[in-house]
Amino acid sequence: MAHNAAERAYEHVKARILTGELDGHMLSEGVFATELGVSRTPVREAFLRLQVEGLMRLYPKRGALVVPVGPRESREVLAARRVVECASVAEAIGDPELPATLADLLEQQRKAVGAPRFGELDAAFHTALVEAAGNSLLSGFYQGLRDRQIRLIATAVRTVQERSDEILEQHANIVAGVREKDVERVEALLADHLQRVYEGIVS
Amino acid sequence: MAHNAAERAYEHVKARILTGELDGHMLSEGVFATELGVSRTPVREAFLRLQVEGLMRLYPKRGALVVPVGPRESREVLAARRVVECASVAEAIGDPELPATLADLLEQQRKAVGAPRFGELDAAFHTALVEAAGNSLLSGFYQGLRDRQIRLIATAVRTVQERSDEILEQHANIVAGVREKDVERVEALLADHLQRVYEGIVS
DNA sequence: AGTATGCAGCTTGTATCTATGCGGCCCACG
DNA sequence: CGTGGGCCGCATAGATACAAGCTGCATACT
Repeated sequence: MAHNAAERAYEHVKARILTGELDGHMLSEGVFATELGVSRTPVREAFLRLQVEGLMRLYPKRGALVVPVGPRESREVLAARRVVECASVAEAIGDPELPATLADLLEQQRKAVGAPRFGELDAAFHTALVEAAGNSLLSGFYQGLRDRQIRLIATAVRTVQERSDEILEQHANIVAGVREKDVERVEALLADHLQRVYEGIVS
Repeated sequence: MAHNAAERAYEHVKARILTGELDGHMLSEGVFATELGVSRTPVREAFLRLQVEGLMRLYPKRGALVVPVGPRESREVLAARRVVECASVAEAIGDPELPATLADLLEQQRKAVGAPRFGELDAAFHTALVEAAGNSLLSGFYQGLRDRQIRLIATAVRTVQERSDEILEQHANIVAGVREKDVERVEALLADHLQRVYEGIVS
């Protein structure tokens, strides 16, 4: 992608964190520096960015803690996603392209049941909703929420796979609601959908 | 406050940017470094954080551009604030402390008409609404929105001063609505309030 | 045996140094 | 007089060197 050292370090460390394998661990700049074959400076930048995003907490002179995710974070991500997605759909309900876009993504997702791409397509479906509102601030915030959700799913390993049918059905209902431009119904469907997904995570 | 060099550099640069005086300018690390009497490294960290927050754009090997605010950003800030504040008030409407807190802030704001603190208290009022929802993710996002709004107000210099009465009246209405726990009315009042403030900015 | 003290290793914070890329300027040439 | 190519200086990217702090353990003293 962008092949400067800082960006690579950022992607690398973030990817490792999102898998959840590092939760609660203390990381050091030097370790990643040698691991990537770069000096400490780019790794340092990566750590700083990750701290701003709230994935790490930097303790001066001691190390970098990967903040563990707790039930509180689950609740907050859920609530924030509901807020952003409902607001976006209300804003974008008039978009004539939207139903087709969503239906297309839903179709792709149907074909991807069981594949690793299923999760990505799920994300794409929800992201498309938010992007349709055309607010880059909300989109950016939402992207951060998705990242956090990836961690949540990764920690509660059991998941989406066995619920594909349920998810697909709910997505289909949402598409139908969008097509009919029934904002209230779509918002209710979204809230319910998110709620169920999170119940799957915490259990 | 936190007297490490990076933090100081961050606060310093951010403050300068929020005044609006640097919009569209190209900044260099070295200038700020000598200005603050520190090396370039802490300034570099500050620039990175500011880029993550979207206030600057870093052009490799050329410099750091303070992204100018446009009408698009105004619209997006307005919309995002409406989304977050309305959602927060709906969440927090049951909080028995909330009406008192808001009334208190409103009272302080009344006393501060004409003072520079007026703007801060305005921010405090709205922030209190959001904090009451108890979602740290939304609160953090909202903080960024407030920062952006400070820039907007700073660029469109004429402002709040001559509209204090209007603002106070609208805040009072909001407090009344919160007291009565009438979510829909409060949301409408908020949307209207924000809309008017926004119109004051672009004019 | 229990506690205090000092040392060793590791980590971050900050400064400095080198390499590289980019842009502007000047001069030569058409 | 206009245009194009080459040179110079400036600004960043990244590496490394150095300083200072924290932790934990081992050892010595009470």
